[in-house]
Amino acid sequence: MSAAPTEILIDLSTAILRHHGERLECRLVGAASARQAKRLPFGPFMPDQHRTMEIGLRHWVREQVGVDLAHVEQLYTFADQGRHASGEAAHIVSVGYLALTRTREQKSAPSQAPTEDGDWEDLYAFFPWEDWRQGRPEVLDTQILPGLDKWLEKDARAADRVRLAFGRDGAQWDEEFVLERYELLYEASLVEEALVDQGSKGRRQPKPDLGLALHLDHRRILATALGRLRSKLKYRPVIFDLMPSGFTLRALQSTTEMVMGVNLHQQNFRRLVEKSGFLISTGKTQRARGRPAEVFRLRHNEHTERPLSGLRVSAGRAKPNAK
Amino acid sequence: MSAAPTEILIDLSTAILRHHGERLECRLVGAASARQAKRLPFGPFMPDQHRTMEIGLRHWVREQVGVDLAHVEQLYTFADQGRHASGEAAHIVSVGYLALTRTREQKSAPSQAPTEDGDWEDLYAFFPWEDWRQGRPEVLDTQILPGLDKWLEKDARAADRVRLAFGRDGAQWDEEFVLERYELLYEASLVEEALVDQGSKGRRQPKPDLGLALHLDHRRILATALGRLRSKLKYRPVIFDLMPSGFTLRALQSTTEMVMGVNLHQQNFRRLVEKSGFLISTGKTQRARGRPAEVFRLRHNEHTERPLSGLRVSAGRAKPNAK
DNA sequence: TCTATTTATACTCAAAATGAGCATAACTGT
DNA sequence: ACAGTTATGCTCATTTTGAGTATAAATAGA
Repeated sequence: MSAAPTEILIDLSTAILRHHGERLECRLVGAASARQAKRLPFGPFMPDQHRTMEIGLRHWVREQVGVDLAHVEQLYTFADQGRHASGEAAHIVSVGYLALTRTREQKSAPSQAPTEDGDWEDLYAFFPWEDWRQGRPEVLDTQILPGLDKWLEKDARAADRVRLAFGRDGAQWDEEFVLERYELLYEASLVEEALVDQGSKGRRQPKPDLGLALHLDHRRILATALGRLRSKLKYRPVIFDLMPSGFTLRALQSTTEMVMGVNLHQQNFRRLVEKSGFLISTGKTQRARGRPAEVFRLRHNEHTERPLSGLRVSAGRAKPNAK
Repeated sequence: MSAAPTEILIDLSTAILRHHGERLECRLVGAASARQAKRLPFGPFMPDQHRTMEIGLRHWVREQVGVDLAHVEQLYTFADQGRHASGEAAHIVSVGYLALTRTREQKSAPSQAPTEDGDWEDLYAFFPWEDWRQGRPEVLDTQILPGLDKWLEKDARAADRVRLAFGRDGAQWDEEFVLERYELLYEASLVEEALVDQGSKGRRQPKPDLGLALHLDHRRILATALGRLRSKLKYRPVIFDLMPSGFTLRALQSTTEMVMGVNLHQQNFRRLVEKSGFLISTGKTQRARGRPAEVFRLRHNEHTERPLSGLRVSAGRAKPNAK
């Protein structure tokens, strides 16, 4: 019932997301050498120094990144062989976390100013096929589906998984299936990490346009994070952990759209949010181009969160394909 | 950035649930000695023998339990100090899993026959306060809320968490907050495991009626499992992984009620299920006392799962308090 | 055999939520 | 003043939900 165990190291890796300007961004570290893939902030779990993993995680984040985390949530524990460099003596298990940070209050216009506060990358740079805000991403039909079909020719067992994940043959595109889609692309060797893990350097070229690669399985963790966030938005008010203390409804909607990767119907979104009772007006307004917008803030927790539900967001019609 | 790590062992523990007769049951093992708490099926993760943790888990389940698992899902990775016997040399991290098994086809009546196929315990024996099928559980008002209030007297910081988790002061009882409730009871030292972990043997007596205790943090894993299952039911068709191949709508509803811990409106449940398109009639009927019921089966996966949604179950009015 | 009881299934109806638009208000820049 | 832009208000048809009433098809017992 028991055997001599291989030494195990636990790695804590965190997908830290923020909303900045018009982008949903992820914090990266590393990649000192030119051609090396970047990585999520991470560090080993040291049980003799950190009472819980979350404490350990906050330690590493503080040390490497220095941002305030508004929401922290454990995602998944990955322990697959073959997803880690095999040179290591110990077996590495990685525990992935999702963390959200509030945007700092923007003084006036959503500046494109290159605030050099660390290495933040557009989340959709890693998953171009997940952003439907400008309509159905072209890469799906030019690269992904053909690539998957070619893969299915050799072994059609995954055909149904592909159908469900990518919404073919009458199946719906489900924006929550971020991980399932990434895993299929990995299995079909369409993303760079798969080729790296196979050690087949140079044998096949990674497809272009299939997103930036990350260190080890960090992109998988990021996919899990996005899927979880999209899912959670619908039943828990986590979106507010991406917002600054005061914000307009339009800003809230933009952030929601960034996360969900779809456009929403503005008037209905407003109705939804108002009805939820989460927000309270600050009386102030924010002016930019058109009519000034009312600035809201989250109602104090003392009395909020009656139903604690999220925003039952559903995709309106996508804006006419911006082409 | 790196330090000599304490040795870490990973423990895989699985909450295996089934629906049997009129109960939702959980499989237990161990407790060879009389006064010792039982435990979930478990075993160490051995990375040199099991490629993934799920493979390891299936290995231990096969060895200890011997049931077919219809659904397996990782729940959470717990690594808190103090939740494990501190006599151990290594630090133990436990990865909790939820697994569902299908009820074997019942030939005729839902027999109360004592089929001795292992140690299956009523899930609500561990969480009596979670079962609202006969109305609001009395233990809430006789034991739990008074106990929590006494605890809050010393330190009121958790007052709002209690309010939300237990649905007081206008807050709704949310059936998904199983873990939050258990954690609060643990923090308030109202469940036996808290006293064991504090090592304060005999100092305070564990409250009666607050459910059976389990080994180490296994009851916490079980709470996570129930919460996750309740949540998942609403957006993914997992309930069918508890059902035999053919079943009546009433049986499906009963199972759903067991999981959710509330009663549902029969006619509306039928409407919901029929509309979902998951089921297809077998043409057969099952007869018991009243009018015979149509027997359904899950539609073949090939064409099902269009929206892949769950059963947007919501509690109807509880049956008049069965007293 | 008749009848009460039990369970399954079919329909109805009002209230609430949703999806899609039109209309108007309140700004900016020229 | 006017065009352009964005926020906000309101309507309306449709769908979904919650809660009943009504009916069908069996069993068990007198």
